[in-house]
Amino acid sequence: MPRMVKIEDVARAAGVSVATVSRVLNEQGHVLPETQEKVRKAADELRYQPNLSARNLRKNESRIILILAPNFSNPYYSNVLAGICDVSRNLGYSTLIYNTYDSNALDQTLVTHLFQKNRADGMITLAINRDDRWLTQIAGKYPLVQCSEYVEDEPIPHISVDNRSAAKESVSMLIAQGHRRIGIVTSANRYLSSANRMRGYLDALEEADIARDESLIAYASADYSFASGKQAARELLSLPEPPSAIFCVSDILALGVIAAAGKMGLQVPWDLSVTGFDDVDYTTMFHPYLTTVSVPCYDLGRRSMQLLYDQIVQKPGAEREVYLPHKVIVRETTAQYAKQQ
Amino acid sequence: MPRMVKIEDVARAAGVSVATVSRVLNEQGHVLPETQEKVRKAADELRYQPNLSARNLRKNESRIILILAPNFSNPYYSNVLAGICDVSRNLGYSTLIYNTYDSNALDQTLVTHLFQKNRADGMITLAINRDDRWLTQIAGKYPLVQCSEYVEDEPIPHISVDNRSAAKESVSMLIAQGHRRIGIVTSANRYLSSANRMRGYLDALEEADIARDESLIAYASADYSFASGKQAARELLSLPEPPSAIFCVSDILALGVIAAAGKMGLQVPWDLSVTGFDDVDYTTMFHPYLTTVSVPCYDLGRRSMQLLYDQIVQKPGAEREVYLPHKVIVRETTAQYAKQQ
DNA sequence: AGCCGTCATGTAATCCATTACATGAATGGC
DNA sequence: GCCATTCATGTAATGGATTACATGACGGCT
Repeated sequence: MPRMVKIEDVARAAGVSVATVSRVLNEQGHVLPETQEKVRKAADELRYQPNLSARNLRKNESRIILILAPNFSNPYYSNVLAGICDVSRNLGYSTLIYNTYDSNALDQTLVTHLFQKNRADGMITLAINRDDRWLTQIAGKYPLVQCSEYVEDEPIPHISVDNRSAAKESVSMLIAQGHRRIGIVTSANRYLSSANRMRGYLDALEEADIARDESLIAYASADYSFASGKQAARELLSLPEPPSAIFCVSDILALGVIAAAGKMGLQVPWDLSVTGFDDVDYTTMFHPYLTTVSVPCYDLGRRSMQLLYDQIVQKPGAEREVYLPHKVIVRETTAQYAKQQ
Repeated sequence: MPRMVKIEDVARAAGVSVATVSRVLNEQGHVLPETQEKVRKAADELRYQPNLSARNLRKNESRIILILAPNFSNPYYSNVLAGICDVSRNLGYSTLIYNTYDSNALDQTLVTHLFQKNRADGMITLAINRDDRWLTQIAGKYPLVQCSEYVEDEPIPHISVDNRSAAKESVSMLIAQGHRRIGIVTSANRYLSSANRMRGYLDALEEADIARDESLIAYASADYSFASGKQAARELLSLPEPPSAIFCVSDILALGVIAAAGKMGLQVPWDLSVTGFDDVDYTTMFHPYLTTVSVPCYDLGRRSMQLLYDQIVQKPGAEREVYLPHKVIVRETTAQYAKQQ
């Protein structure tokens, strides 16, 4: 580790005091242009980099944003992450990623601890459970934004898409195609997005006067895994009266459903229509291309960081509840319902 | 932001000096058990968390590891990342992710700057170009580990798989299946892995006395994109004498190749064998399941962090060059070559 | 001329944990 | 019984940047 140049070195080289150097480099004015010139030249030549620990200690900030993410392998989260990182870099913040694996392991003590330990200036959660009401305590003390998932009915800033409407549109589209027995593969987690997508599904059925049928509701594992999507589909498709269409709350689940259908000799979309949710990259990497709901992950990430920044700098009138537009994208896994003769 | 408890508060509450508190909490001995007891009790009750900026300033460390990653959407990188994060957390380090997008934008000045700006204790690069020799300068000054990609012929610690052998095995397998015209879709980047996979491809041809044919070598874009895999495949398959098998240097490229083949009316594996590289999740999400080379991404991540830690604490005899085992996995995209009559 | 205000710059306090050094007590060897 | 050593603990210096306050110069006003 090479010896670090400190502000004192710059001051000596420029023939001024440390205060002046600091003022120049932090652009606080009250310094003669020619003095500024000297200081900048000295700082450049010595390749001076301020010691962040010292600065943060003094200013009582860290310029670090903590991101609570459940896993990186899901392309949904990696896109959000990219959005956050891009904006935070522009704003001069570093992003520290804390892998939560299972969001059930989070609690108030742990999150408080993370905040204090890392002296983070703010936090973005990517996967909070909808009943984690303790988060309100945290949000009262530290800047926080919930991205994608958020705690229901609590006034904590969050950003997401309108999952309920999106799901309803998606299922209504299936109904318009003539489907009446429509199954849902949802996830056995406590995310609000899952709950709202389920609500949207029920909304659509109700609007079309289709009675709710518990047997058409299947639960995949909490992590949206491909394998659990297959398993859930097997249950639905083994029903005496199987569905002609299945709405899935995530793309990976939908892929699992398609795989299971194939194994059972069903052709998608001819024998079964399937829709996904999120529109991750690989929905168009192989046929049939997936009909799904596109969610602007990258933008969700960007906007969360902007919202968080507004909170950190206490911008007056900062938004606390943002919904970005979604879009149902009809591709190749859905088709008109054709009753077999 | 609530007022922070500082060491002085703990000292007062425990009726000792700050030095004693520090000694107890840092387990440096020379403190009576009963005094330790008092201090720990006070610290617990006040929920004392040391101020990291202050500690780091004093100890001249940061407990932060910088990770240079090109993009998160590639599942290869997200798995490596997960491995790094898991180990670093256990060792008490935070991981700071710097998105490099394009590894060509990296240079000595930028990397030095990143080190100094973030006061990182060490760095792991995920995608350095094989000719970025300036990295040697950096490695002389700061702890550094190159994961997956590394600079060729420079003595900088690195960890990866033996790409050349893996590629050779993979192509030899195709040859054993009777293929003689074997194309390669590689990437137009400057990564050593691409170069070595190409070398392995050539090794296998040479061993089987198959002449090298430049027209069978196609370059996809630098980022391994699905679309560029399709484009490269179109070139190869439009040849007067097209290949009967294509070796791809990444799974996504292979998916692109399969898509392009399908569009041109070719059935994989009957009309064309395809192999990938990495074995990312979605190789078995739809049929045909991809024949590929499995690379232990997660373990590569884990071991990089361990190697880096050894360097940081200056463990004597720390390894500087590690290769983890790979495995050719034959699935459904490859088949015996059957010359059409 | 005398006073005040503004501006450029400097001096020194501050942020908080760590740790070198200092102190005083206790123990052990002779 | 005395000196040396070890041990428990305290006091104060330290790390580097920021910034409140101090200083001195200069210009303008009455």
